[in-house]
Amino acid sequence: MPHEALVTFDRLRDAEAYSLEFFKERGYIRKKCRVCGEYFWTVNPDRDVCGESPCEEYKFVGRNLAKKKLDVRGSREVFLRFFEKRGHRIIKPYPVVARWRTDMFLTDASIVDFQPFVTSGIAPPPANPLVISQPCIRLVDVDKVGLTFGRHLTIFEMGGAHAFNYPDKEVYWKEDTVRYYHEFVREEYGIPEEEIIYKESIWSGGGNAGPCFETISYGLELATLVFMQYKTLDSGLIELPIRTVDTGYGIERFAWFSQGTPSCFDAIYGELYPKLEKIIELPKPDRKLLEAYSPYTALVTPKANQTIHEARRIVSERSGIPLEVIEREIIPLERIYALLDYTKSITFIISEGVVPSNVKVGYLARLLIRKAYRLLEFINSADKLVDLIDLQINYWARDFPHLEEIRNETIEIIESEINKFRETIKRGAAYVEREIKQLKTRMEELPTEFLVRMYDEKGLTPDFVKQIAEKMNLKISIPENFYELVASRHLKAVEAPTQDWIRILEEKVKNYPATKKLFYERPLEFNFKAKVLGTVDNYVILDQTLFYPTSGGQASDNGFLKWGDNRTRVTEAILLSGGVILHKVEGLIPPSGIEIEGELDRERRLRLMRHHTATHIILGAARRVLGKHAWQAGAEKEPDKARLDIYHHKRLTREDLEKIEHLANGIVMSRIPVIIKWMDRNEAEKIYGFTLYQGGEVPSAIIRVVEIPGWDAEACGGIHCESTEDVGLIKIVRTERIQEGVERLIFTAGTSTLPYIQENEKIISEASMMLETPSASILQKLQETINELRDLRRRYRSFIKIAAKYRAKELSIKSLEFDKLRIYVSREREDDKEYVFAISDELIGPPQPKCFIAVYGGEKPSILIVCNEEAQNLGLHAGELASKIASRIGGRAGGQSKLGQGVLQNDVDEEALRKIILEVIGEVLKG
RNA sequence: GGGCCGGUAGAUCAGUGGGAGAUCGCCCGCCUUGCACGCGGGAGGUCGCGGGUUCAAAUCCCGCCCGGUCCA
Repeated sequence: MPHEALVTFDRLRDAEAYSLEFFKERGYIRKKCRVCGEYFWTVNPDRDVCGESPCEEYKFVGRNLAKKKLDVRGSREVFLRFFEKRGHRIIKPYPVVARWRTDMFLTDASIVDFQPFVTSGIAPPPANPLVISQPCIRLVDVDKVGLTFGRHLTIFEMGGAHAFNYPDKEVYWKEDTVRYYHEFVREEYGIPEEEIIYKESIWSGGGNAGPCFETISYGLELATLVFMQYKTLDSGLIELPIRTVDTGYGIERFAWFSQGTPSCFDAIYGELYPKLEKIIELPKPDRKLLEAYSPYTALVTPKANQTIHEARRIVSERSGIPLEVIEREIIPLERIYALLDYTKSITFIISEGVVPSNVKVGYLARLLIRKAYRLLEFINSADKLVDLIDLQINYWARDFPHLEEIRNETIEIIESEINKFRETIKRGAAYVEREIKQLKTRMEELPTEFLVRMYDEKGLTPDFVKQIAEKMNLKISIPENFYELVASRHLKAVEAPTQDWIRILEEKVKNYPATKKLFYERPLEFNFKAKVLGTVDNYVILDQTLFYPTSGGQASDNGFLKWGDNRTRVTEAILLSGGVILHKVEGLIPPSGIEIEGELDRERRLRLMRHHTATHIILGAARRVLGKHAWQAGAEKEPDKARLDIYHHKRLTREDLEKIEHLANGIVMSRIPVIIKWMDRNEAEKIYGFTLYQGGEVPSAIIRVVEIPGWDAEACGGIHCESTEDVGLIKIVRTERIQEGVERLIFTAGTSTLPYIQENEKIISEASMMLETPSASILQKLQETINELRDLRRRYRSFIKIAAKYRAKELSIKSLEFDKLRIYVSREREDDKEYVFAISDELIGPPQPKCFIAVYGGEKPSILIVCNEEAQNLGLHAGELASKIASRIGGRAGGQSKLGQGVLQNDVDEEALRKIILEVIGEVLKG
C-alpha cells in the first residue's frame, strides 16, 4: 500500500471537506455550537446552537409547520417521487434480514443493500443513481425505545438516495447531494431556509468512512448525508476507488415533523389507536401535558451512557413537570410505544423466515419477543401478543404484501416461541423460589450476584426475580448498571482465528495464475490433460483442472495424475482465494513444466453430484412441508452421505420426514432437467428473489444459478446431475437437532442409499434370528421379552427376601458369641449385594448388640459388615473391622461405624473366615 | 462461535464418596349414596452415555450426547 495514500482520521475534520459552493451561493456561514462544540452551517448569523438533540429541545411539536400532514406511507411516497423525478430509479426494498452478508444479521441502513459488492466495485448497482425506502432494524438502543418519544426506534424506514461514482464515471457528489436535500425540504415540506441547518460530522462504519452532514430543522435531525470516500485501516484511511453518496432520510421523522404530534409513534400508528384500544388498555394523558413534555425528550441521549433515572430528572427539571406526574402519566404510555415498535420489528423479522433460537439472528428475534411479552405482562395482557402481531400485519401488509402471504406461518412460529418462554418462566420461577427459601435462612437481602446469576443462567430479568423475592418477604435492590454486570461476566479473550496454513499457502502461490476450471464446462468427463505449472510442498498446481475443489459444502474430487509410466494419487483439491486450485498428492510429485493426464475417481464424483442435487431437492421439499422459514443453515455432501441443516422451530416428526422423502422422490421421478446458468446478480435477484442465497454470501457480479424449474433455484457453485432422475432414490437416514431452531437431515441418494438399506436389513434379520421369530413380529416378541424380564426381576426380588429369611435362620444358629455381642458370619457364593443386605436386615435387630459379617461372590469376593446401634455403642466400628479383616485376607475395605464394605484380593472359605474374625474381634474387644 | 447452569421414578425435584429418596400423579384397599378430601398398602429407576480415580462413584476428574440460558 503506497504510504502517500494514507489519510489520518483528523483530516475528515478539515473545514475544506465541508465548504461547499452551494453554501456560498445561499449565504450559509460556518459556526460552532456553544453546547456540543461541533461546527454547523446556517444562514442565521445569530444562531449559536446546532439545534440537534440534546443541544436543543424540539420546536415543531404541536405546530403546523409542514405544507401537509403525512403518514409513513405518504412520507415514503413523497421522498421516492421527488428523487424519481430527478433521475433516480426506484428500487424495491431488500429484506430486513441481511442474509447476503456474513458480517451482520440485520439490515440497519439502506446502503447495507449494496455492500460489499457494489460499494467495492465487484458488482454494478441495480441503477445509478437510485432511490430506495429500506426498512431497517437497529437493536442497540432497544431498552430506551419510547423514552425519546420516537427519536429512537428498533424498526424504521431509511430513505436512501444513492449515487455510485466510479473513476471513469461521475454521477454526482457533495454539491448536488446537498442541493437535492435543500430543494426537498423546501419544496415538499416548506421549511424556510433559516430553519435548515447542516451540521458537520464524520460517519464511519462497516469498514468505510467519510465526512457527512446531519441535517436539522426545529430541533430534529431529519437526514444524514454521507460521503463514503475512505476505507478504514488500522493505520488510517485510504481513498476508495468508488465514492458513494449515502444519504439516509428518516421517513418516520419526516412524518412526525409534518404532523407535529407529541410523539413519533402518534405519527406512525395514530390511525391504529382505535383498533389497538380494543386489544389493550391505552393510557390517555392530557394532550397539553404531552405537548409540554415531548419537546424535552430531545434532551435524552441513550448513547452517552445516560441512565434512565438521570434522563427523567433532566426532562422533569427542564419541562417543569414533576417526576410523580411523569411516572403516573408518561411511563405507561412509553410502554405502549415500545410495544408497538417491538411488535413491528418482530413481525418483519419473523415474516422473513427467522426462527427464534439462542444463536445468531434467531436470538435477536427471541430477545424482541420476550421483551414484548414482558411489557404486555406488565399491563396484564400477556395473552395479547399474537393479536398485536396480527394488527401489525394488517397495517403494514398494504406496503409489504409478503407479510400477508406468510401470516399463518409467522403467527405459528411466534406462538411456539411464546410457549417456550412461558415454560422457561414457569421453570425459572419454581427454581428462584427454592433458591430464595434457602438463602432466606442465611441473609435478609438478596445479593446482586444472585440477580445476575438468575438472568445469565435462567433468563429471568431482575424485576421478575424481585417480584418473587418481595412476595417471599426478602429485600432486594436492582443496581442501575445491572446489564454491565452481566456483560462483565462474559469478558473473555477472543480466540485467534485459525486456518493460518491456508494463508501461508496463499502467500506461496500468489504468483501463479488462477487455475482454469474445466469442471463447469465438462461436468460429465473424468479425464483431462494439463500442464504442471509448479509445486508447493506436496501440492501440485496445474494450468487447468477437472478436479472440483472442496467448496460450497461439496467434498473435493479424488483421483490420479499420470505422466509417462508414473502415477500419483490426488487426495484432495483445495481452492485458494486467488483462484488457484491446489492438488494434494500422495507419493510421487510430478516435475514442473511437464504435461500430465488427470483422471477423476468417477464413482466418487458421481455420488457427490447426486448428493448435491439431492440436497437442493430436499431443501425444496422441506420448505414445502415445514414452511418458508426452513432456510438452509448449512450443508455438506460426501460420497457416502450428505447432510442438510435447516431452520425449524420444532423437532421433526416421523410424518414430516415421510412427507419430505415422498415429495423429494416425486421430483426425482419427474425427471426434471437441472438448468445451470450464469446470470447477472441483479437480474437473478429480480427473478428468483433472495431465497437464492441459501448457501450465504456469493461475492460476485455474475452468479451461477442452479435451477430445478418449478422447485428450487439457488446460487451455487457445485456440480450437479443433468436431470433429477439421475439422483436416484433419496432416503433420509437420520435427523439430529444440532441446536435450538436448527434440524439436521442426514440422507443418501442413488447407490449410496443401498448400503444403508442393506445394513438395516441385516440388523433386522439378525434380530429376527436372535428372537427366534419372523421379522414382522420382532416388535411384539421384543415387548413380550421385556415384559417377561420385568416380571422375572420382580419375582427374583421377592424370592431373595424369602431365601434371606431361611439363610438368616441357618446363620443364627452358628453365631459367634462374645459376652452379650453376637456375630453372624456368612460366606455366600452368590454375588448379590441385595441378598446379603436382606440377610443382614433379618439378623441384626435390637435390643442385643449384633454384627453381621459377610463375604460374598466368587474369586475376588466382596466383604460387607453391618453393626447395629447397640454393637456400635460397645465400640465396634464396621468400617474399621472391614479394613482389618480385608488386610489379613488381602484387599482393602473401609466405611463408617454402621457399615463397612470392600473388595478382597483372595478367595476365603467359611472356616478360614470365622478364624480370622475370631482373632480380629478378640483384638478389638481387648483394646 | 464462546461463557455459565442443568440431566436421578410418568412430572417436579432432594440427595458433597459407603444400602437410590420426597412430593404429586398412577394402581389396590378402607372411609363415603357419589365425588373430593382423609387413611393404609403397592407398582414404577441401565441416577444421560463412555472412560478415569477409588476397596467403594448418582456423588470426584475427563470426553461426548441432550436440554436451558446469556453474550457476539
